[in-house]
Amino acid sequence: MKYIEKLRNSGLRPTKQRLQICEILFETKKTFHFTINDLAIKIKDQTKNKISLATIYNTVHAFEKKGYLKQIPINSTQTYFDTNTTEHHHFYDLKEEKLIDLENCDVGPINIKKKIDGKKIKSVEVLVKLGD
Amino acid sequence: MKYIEKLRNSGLRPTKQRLQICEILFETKKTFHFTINDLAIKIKDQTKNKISLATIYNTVHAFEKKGYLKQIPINSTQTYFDTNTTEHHHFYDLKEEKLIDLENCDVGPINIKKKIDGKKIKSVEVLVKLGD
DNA sequence: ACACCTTTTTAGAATCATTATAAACTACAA
DNA sequence: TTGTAGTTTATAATGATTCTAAAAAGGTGT
Repeated sequence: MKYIEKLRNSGLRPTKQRLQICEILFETKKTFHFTINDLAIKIKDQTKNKISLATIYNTVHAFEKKGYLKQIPINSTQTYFDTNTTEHHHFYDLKEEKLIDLENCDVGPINIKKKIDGKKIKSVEVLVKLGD
Repeated sequence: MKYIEKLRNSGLRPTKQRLQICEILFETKKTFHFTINDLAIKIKDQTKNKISLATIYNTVHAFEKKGYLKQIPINSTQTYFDTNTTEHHHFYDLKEEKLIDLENCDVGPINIKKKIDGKKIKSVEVLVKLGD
């Protein structure tokens, strides 16, 4: 199983639950956005055994910390995650409350001129809000 | 009182509480970021009468809807607001959980090439996350 | 000033995503 | 197989935000 290595290389034990969540999140090349709730429903549908909500939270956060997932900065009641961890940006449709990917080539290069001493830039994320 | 007009023009009754909150938010030219909790503390310190937390929430949301405040898109336990409603960007210090303004000139022009039919771009916001 | 109606304020309860807890379980190395 | 550190789990706790419904205040017409 390819995910066993992936997890081991990050210092995460390849447990049954983590492997199952990997299957759901990374089985397809097509990346997607999800909330914990979305994922919980998918897990319920696609796995026979139950995975506790606490484990889903733990796993998603562990994966995020290891760089397998990215949090998408939106103010929403639920937190959105993205399986696309490459640097890219988002449209947010205000009316439909839906995220749309912006490929990197859809946005010109972003040049941050200001520097803060002792701090490194971890990410640069553009959110383009859309209205009618 | 200048805020009475401001509120009336937006269809908001100029109540004592709203005027007091206006004083705190807009009295100074220097804009700033705050959470509801920040604001509640400021109100407690700077006004003699108590303003209920529910009123603070109501007022901030009313002001946001009328365009006096902007919500800053960060995933955080608390929602951040900005008294600077012009288009500009932010650093977010992950360790200190603090926002820092990026003047418009600190960020090169952002060119969004993709278009969505029937949708207009309402805002373009860059969030630069900082780590150590 | 008064009456009337609508909007606003308020304290407290309710909601709901997320995190903490602590006990049971599991991977894995010795 | 045994020990131990890392995981999972159900459940409780937390905490920001929203809801509720009753009291107070703004605004208008008399």
